Amino acid sequence: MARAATTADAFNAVAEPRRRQILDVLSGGERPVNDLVRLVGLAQPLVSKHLRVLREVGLVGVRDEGRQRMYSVNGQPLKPIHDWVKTYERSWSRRFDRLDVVLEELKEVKEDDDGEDE
Amino acid sequence: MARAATTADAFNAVAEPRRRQILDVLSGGERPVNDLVRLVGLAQPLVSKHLRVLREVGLVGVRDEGRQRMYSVNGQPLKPIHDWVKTYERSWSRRFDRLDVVLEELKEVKEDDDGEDE
DNA sequence: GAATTATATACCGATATAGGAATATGTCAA
DNA sequence: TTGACATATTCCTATATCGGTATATAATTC
Repeated sequence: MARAATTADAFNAVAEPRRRQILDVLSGGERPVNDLVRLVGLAQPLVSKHLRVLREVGLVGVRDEGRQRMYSVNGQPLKPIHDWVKTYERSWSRRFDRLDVVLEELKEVKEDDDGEDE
Repeated sequence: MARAATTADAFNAVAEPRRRQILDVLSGGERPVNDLVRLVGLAQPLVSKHLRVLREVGLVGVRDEGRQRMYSVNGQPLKPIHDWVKTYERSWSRRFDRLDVVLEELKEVKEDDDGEDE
């Protein structure tokens, strides 16, 4: 065995800076590939390949529009990352200094997020 | 050029499942290497190598204690990941359905996190 | 000092990339 | 149909791993 496949999950897909850059551009709205090529400053085949990886983990969607393919973001697969990282928030956030605030947050999360998804 | 170096940043360091596992164990408190070997079920040299990567991005710290080396977690380098992922929270959180809640959150963040770090 | 324990490093093999160049596929227009 | 444009795929090379085995370093005990 060797290195784990990058296309395996969102963690790996997003570890590549160019792919984060692509997502950042797309977060401003749907874009055809050529826009990304121009905005990210990467060769067209490379952009297509990165988009393939992002598609495979569900981070982007495509829609055919004439001879263009419109790509859009879907952040849902990022939720596991968010959830995992959040458990370490204590390490950097001053918010966790006071217990009462922590409890306040927990209550709030329960109210707003209950039955969120999955 | 080939694949980006894993040791480059927290994004890559954390893309490896075994390393997340190690961090998760350490989040329960300081541990010597052998504990990790046992708990993660990985060969000792592999654990040491993963720890090296984690050390290089600042995600763990070490403390010498006799002939053991006590490792501990430092989540600070995860903050950039948290911040980046958070901008996509809209995609999965029902919390963003109502504008008033969004504004409430923004206000709250400003109060609690102001002048956090860096 | 020798044996033991704890950890780190070096070397190896297999593999999965990232980027580049060339080419294939697909759509529209004249 | 031919040509132009948009995008995807294939083939290639270099490299950075991950896991494994063997070994080196370091501290403790006898």
